[in-house]
Amino acid sequence: MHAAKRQQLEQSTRYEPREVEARVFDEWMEGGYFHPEPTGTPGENFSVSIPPPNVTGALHMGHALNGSMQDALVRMNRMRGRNTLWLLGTDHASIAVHAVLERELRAEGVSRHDLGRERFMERAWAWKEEYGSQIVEQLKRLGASCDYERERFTLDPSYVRAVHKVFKHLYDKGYIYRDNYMVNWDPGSRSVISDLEVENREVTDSLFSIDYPVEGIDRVLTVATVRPETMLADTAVAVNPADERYADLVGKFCTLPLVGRRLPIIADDHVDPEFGTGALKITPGHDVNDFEIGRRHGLEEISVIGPDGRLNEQAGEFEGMSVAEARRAVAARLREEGLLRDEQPYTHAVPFSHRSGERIEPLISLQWFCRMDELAKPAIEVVERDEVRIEPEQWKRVYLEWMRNIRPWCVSRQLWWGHRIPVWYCGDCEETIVVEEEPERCPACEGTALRQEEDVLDTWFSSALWPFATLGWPDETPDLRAFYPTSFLTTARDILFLWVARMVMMGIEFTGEIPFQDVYVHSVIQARDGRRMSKSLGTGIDPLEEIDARGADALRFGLLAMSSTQDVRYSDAKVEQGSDLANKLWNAGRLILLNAAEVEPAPRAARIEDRWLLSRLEKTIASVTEKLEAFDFAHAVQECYGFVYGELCDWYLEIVKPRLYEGEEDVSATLLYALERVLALLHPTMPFVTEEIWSFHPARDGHLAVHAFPVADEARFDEEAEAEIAEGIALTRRLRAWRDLVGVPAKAVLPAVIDGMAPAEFVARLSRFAFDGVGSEPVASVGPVRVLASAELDAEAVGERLAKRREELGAEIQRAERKLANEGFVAKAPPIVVEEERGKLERYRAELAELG
RNA sequence: GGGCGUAUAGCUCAGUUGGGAGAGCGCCAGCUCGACAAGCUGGAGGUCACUGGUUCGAGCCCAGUUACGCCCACCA
Repeated sequence: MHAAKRQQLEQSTRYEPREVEARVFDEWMEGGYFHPEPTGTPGENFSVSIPPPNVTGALHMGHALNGSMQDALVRMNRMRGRNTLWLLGTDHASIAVHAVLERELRAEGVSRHDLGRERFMERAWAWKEEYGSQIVEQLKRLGASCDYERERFTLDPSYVRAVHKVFKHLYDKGYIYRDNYMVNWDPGSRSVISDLEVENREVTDSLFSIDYPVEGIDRVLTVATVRPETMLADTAVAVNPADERYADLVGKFCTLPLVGRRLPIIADDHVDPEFGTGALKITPGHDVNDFEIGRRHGLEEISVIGPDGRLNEQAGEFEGMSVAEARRAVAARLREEGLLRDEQPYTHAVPFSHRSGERIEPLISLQWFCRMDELAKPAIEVVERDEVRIEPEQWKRVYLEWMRNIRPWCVSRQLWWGHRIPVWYCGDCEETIVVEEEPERCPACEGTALRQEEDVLDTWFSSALWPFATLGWPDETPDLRAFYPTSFLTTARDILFLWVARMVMMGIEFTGEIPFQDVYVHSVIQARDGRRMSKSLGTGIDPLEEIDARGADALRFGLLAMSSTQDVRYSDAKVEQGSDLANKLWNAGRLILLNAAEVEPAPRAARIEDRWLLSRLEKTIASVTEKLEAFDFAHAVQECYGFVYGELCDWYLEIVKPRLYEGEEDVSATLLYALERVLALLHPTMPFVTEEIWSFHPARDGHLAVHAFPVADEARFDEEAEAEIAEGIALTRRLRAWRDLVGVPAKAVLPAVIDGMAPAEFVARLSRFAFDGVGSEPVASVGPVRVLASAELDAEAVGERLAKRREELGAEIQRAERKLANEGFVAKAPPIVVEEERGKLERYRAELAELG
């Protein structure tokens, strides 16, 4: 090591992530390690497509967790020598961008419609160029080893081609169609949204009971509704066909109050005779159920609420009111007329827009839909056959359940930022033209009066193509040939349907192959108090702040350690554990690198503790590797922690320090070897600190990022050495505990003798005993050790300790005797278990006898 | 309405096929031991939500109860 480097290492008694991370990341980028050439086959290669974050997004804990998981597996496979691509990109996030920009516009006092489509789009692109890539920069802070030279965006020109081709294909197959249908209208974004973007919330409304007079006779039908304003669009009243109370009224008419419309009284099974009066007002234009009933009975569909969430010209005196205003006004008018029979508080589930947070207005609208049943079939089969493995298992069932009941997907959105639907309408012959590229003339009539569809596609329509569209599809590109299908996908469960399921369907339909082999559904990190982490609640924790405070490795370790199959609260302690581990590694590295003799790293098993360390190391490598491959990140990183702290540092380094300081070559070689393997093993989860320590290692011949990942060497597994050292460790612990209990000064070296075989050399040193028998009478026994009287020992304390131990042993003996006296246990338990119990009893008895 | 999940130490969480309850943090006590005070050593702390059952033996299996969380769903 150069003198300057040596001095740097000597002086840095703490690991400083801030100083290291930016520099190390630049080195990786300069090395070009994250940018693979498109060679090899998907089977040989390893590839992952990042779940594309929204361009509106900033890195949040979900990204940080997901990124830590992906990077761990990506780095591990890259180190294994596989040609590895982690494809990076962002999603155009139609609605989210609209929300951001329209807020800006509102502040300027204009709407997007004032601005016009073209200028709005210019503005959106400018916004995207300025802010859209901030999250990419933030991923670098995390250490994500994405291919930053292959960044994709879901509105790239090549991506647009892919979307058009897919749309046309699905249209030609008859899956995509245009229809007037009941949709979820989001007054907030002024667009339709899909079922999956609707969330139901419990709301307490009033349940109004309204009298509808029956025509021609002196009776009323009392209907119950939480939405009296929609009565203006009623076109029938329905009762259950089996309901005898109303059997004579079916076929008659009643008069719609305030409006005067004649409403047929119809019978339909949907009506629950138990609910309210058993009579249901039917509003096909503004209620999903009523829409279905209306279509069954051929009822007129009237709309009184417009896309702006206000009542329209059909609403008469209520025109122009908001829905809430109209509700109050209609109720007031009914009260005046004496038709409002009752009003009760009523709690029920109400749909809200997941995007804008506003209450969904169900209304009938002309939209583009895609039927999914045929696409779902093969996507169900590949999951049933585990060609696509969804883990943990429960999510496989959730996926299948949803897919088996899949419904048409409303794919059009009344927005501008997005993929404009590739449909043109001919103004001359009214033909609908669906083509991949803008036509100049109508293919039917040669007319040129072509008008493109105004709507754009649901953002998730393009996201569904992500794994292959990013690799150049529909062209047969080298990237596609080398990296598709991808290896795995990690995701939070909230986009299992929105995104994952659709990628499987589209992947199979358009490439004939599954898009990925494994889907790992990870847990959600909640806020410290157990609430959801969310910007709007103010409960979010900023990963960048955590990285600033404790380092990227610490955050990565912490998140992986926290993650599990169930949701978990954010734990500062786990992140701290990560920074502790980074610091521990750094200092263990310093100890080894500054003191080892100049030798080639090699697993020299010169002494039994060396055999022990190598055995433990190789077993740890085997176990951690297995866990990483099984997506069990939490146990993998905690096992690394346990090995580094519990075995390497607490014991091995302490045991071999004298040999190391003497410059012994065997231990130097072994330590350098072990350090190299530990650094490589930990690099996928803690890339920065490991790379930094590696830069001081004498065997370094390049970056750790592309160093070989260790393969467990089973020939080093050594049960004999493990047993012997474990015994020495256990004895050391007992001696230390005994010293502490009887209050021996920490520095005092106690005289003692050993019965039987001498324990390992380190026991005396690390427990500060002198087993040389120089001293007077034995005063206490600790296992095989007879402690001799000395000035440092307090006779009374020793006596108390002995009494306590006798008591403990007595209890243990009783427990064991009781168990062995149980005939059932002796007869039915496996013999080995019974034998173990007998062995324990013997040992306890022996120790008690020894104590006298 | 249907489905899924979770209740274990003060806190956050582990606990493989049923065989003496674990980790990290926190707490208490003691340590400037030639890497690390972001350190080292030792310790205290648990009726495994509740009730029943199966078993020689249950945190783990079965039935039920309670509480909390999530997903799906067209009862006004």
